[in-house]
Amino acid sequence: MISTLSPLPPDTALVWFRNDLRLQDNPALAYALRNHACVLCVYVDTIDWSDPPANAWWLREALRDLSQQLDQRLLFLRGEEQAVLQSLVAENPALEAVYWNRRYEPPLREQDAAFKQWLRERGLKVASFPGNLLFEPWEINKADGSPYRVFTPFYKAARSVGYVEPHPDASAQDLQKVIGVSPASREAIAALPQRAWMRGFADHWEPTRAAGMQRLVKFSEMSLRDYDERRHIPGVPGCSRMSPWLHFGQISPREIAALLKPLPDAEPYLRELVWREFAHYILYHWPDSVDSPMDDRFKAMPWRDAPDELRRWQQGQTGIPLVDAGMRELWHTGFMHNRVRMVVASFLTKHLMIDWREGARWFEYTLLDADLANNRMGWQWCAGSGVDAAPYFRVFNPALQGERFDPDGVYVRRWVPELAQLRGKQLHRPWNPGKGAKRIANYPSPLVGLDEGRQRALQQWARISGRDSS
DNA sequence: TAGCTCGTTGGACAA
DNA sequence: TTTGTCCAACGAGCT
Repeated sequence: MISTLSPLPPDTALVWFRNDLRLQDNPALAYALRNHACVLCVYVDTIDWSDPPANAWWLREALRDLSQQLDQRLLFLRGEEQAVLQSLVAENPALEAVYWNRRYEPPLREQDAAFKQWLRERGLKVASFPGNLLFEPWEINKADGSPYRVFTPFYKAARSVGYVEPHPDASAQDLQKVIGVSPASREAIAALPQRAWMRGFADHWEPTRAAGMQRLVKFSEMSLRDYDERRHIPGVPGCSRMSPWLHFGQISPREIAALLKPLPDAEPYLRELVWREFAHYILYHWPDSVDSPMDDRFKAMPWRDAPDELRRWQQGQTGIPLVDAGMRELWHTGFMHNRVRMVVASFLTKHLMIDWREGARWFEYTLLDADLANNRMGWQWCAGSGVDAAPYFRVFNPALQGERFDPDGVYVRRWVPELAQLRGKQLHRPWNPGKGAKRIANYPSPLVGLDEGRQRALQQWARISGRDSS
């Protein structure tokens, strides 16, 4: 049994770390340190390590980093969250309070509320704090009090509120109040199993807070000015790639906003940060949107059951260069450029007519930044069933997207080397070799003709929306 | 209340 | 090659 080194001293508060793996801008931690003699820092791991998702790799590194920042005083436990914490509370009568920063996903929100009630009934102090968003989801509403469904008005309302400053940090002296734990915790984190397919991630990422801050500062100095243009081009480093650090809360959105806000040209990037807020906002107000289309007409969409085609999409073997490049980038690096995410999602849901939830699940399995709110909103947007979604007739043409945003083929050649010999537009349309050009032998034919797939999707849309003329 | 404007990320086609 | 227009209709949000 992993435990603290000794019985807990009187007036100890427990700080429960979840998706806020940082010591800075951490209101729950700061409050506990300010108001209690001792603080026990705890993380409860719930991952199924028999088949962990990609971001389990990141989590392990982030926990090692956090533990190190705490001089190895992070108590690491495994199991069902409430059961683990309830037994910890029951075994340690010196625990007087439990604090955490809020999370907003169903069903975690309900579980947290129930746990809060359980703690109160046992006479413990308990409080939750805003730590992971710029705006609490209930703070921004329309004039009539109901929540927004469209981004632009939400964004305007958010801007008028202004970005909240980071919470003041606890002092180094206060951090001395954190209670030491048995070395077993550190060993247990280090011993978390990893999968062979994740080994390559370390070539692309360093999941520590310090590395994330370094990346952020570099981005603000080098790329912020051209962000609005270059963020669309997958072949160049125009994006900040902060999403995994944000997902695990190693760096908070308030810290990012505070750093970038004073800089010129920051608004396009900050607007993307507000998109992250909007995703959490939507999930908070419409928790069913995790699995149900927000547009009811899509409940009747006859999604195709095509496991072989789904597998080829997952493996980057669709025969569509930009789609395959994106899916391979995802598998090898745990990341995919945002524009390419839209292209592969459009291809899966429209050209292949495979259920957007299949795509969402695959992204959640393979993305290091896999975030329920962002991911589900993005997929619904691409499928056309979400709030403020793309109109049905907006079917991305992956070849055209490639020509437009990867004109030199830098991105496609990087991930689909078997096409490296093709030049110009041919690279994005290898099924249509020019005069005298050879077909590429070791690259598959397209799963579906781009025009054929588009027409099929439009026809199905006409059916479910009641405009079927046939 | 009624009316007006607008809606992250596009594509096809005609001129 | 570039530019403009249309693709449907509706509901959200504002005045």
